[in-house]
Amino acid sequence: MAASRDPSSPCVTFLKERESDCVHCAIRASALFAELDAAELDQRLKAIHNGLVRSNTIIYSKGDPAEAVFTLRNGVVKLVGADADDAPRILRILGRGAAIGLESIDGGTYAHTAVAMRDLNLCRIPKSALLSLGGQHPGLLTGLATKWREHAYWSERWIGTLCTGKQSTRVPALICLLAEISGDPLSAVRLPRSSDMADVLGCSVEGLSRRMAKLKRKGLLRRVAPWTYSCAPELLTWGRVVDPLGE
Amino acid sequence: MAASRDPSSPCVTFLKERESDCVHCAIRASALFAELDAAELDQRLKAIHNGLVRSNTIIYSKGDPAEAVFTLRNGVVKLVGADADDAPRILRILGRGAAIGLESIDGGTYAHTAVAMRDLNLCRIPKSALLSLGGQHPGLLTGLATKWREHAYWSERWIGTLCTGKQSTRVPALICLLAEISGDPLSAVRLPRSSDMADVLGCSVEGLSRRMAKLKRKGLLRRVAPWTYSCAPELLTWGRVVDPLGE
DNA sequence: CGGATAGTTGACAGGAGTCAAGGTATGTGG
DNA sequence: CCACATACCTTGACTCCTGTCAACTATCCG
Repeated sequence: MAASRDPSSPCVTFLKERESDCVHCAIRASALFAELDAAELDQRLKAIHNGLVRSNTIIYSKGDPAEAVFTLRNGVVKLVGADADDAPRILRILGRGAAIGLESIDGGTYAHTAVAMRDLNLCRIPKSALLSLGGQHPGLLTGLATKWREHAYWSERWIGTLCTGKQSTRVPALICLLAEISGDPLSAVRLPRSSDMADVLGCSVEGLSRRMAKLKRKGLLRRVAPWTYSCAPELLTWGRVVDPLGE
Repeated sequence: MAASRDPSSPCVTFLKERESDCVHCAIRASALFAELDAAELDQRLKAIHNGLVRSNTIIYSKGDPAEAVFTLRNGVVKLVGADADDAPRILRILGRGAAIGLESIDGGTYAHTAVAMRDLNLCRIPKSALLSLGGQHPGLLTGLATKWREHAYWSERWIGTLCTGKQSTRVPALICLLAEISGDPLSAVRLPRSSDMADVLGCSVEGLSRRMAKLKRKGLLRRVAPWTYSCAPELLTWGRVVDPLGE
């Protein structure tokens, strides 16, 4: 659970760090620089570095000075805040193409702790690069606006489906949401450790475990590999979650 | 609870409608057009109208074509979505200076239902005006970005303090949040009807009523006028909600 | 003065947290 | 390859929180 980070470094250390190749990036269409053309990118983005990060690594911690925004090329990241009792609370889960730390960039410090939930491939965009580009390129702002809109969409789905109702409806909703975020097919959804799922739902691990057990017993969820589950399509009808446990 | 709106109109009808005077608007600094100078405003914003709206009026409904964004000059508005069981769920509460419907403006239809919680004074900015201005004024986009950031901030506080834990901590947190949004002093917070508060917290009205009763019994909440309560400052230490009911 | 809507309170039942014990994985070192 | 340590997950028993149902009261209007 405890993640490792070199405390002497102002920022997470990448494994296999290298300069980014934004022009040929597979996720460019969905990333921040979608609006900039190839020539612009090639010329300006020397400051952006790309690298790998191991599962459980803290990318940044709440309160750290916000020096950079990260773009997630691959993997899944959790943003952790605290609830009223200082218990950890996962506020968002981000998948491929997400911008991480955007909400902090002009606040000075990061508003949450970002932790890798799998091995990741991400790009670090220094604050300075982002600001100087932003001043000159309205197109970048459009990209930012898109990110904010996505953010709003997810927050509301989060509140509407993950924070209300009985556990027996929220757990399946979470599984489906995770499948969607990570891009996994329903036949092989990779689930995080249960304490993470509990921190998303704001429930106890035991409670979560019981619902999962029941889903398995009913044949709606089947373990196909470590951390990987195949879930029945009836598990939820999208948009409107029915209670598959009949509780 | 059911609010009235003229179904034949494509949009909410204002009482006392008139052209807006954005240049002299008291909340301009916090509104969308903060970045535009007075001359620009005066010249371009003929399309923006200002008007009053009665408490309980539906400003727009989920699924309506998104023709306009509204800026709230005064009052409080709730955005209502539905949870997994189709029960109403209040996703956000907006106060003075807020932009309403922003998240829908390029989605075609509104993503929530917006309802006046008090008598309001608001401005209607047609989609077309917003888009044409946006194309020419990067500064407007900065204003938009600010709105999105505020949105993110509130969503996360919402999830962190209103969706987790026992009712006895969440109810006081809600009261304080409402005071902050509406700008009321703690000595005279105007609270909405209890079904609204219950829809924010995702709990039953009865449950809410019990917590309120206990707060009153403990002298932490005192009714000073209809809908208006004075709450003790110990009721919550900001940022970190302690359980004032000791439950 | 009714009639409607909103809020309150009690009794009860079911959901969910907590504590404690045992089980299963995953990884390390011999 | 096995033994062991550690973390993670599961299950049961118990208690407390919270929703539901129902009756009652308060408030607001015309």
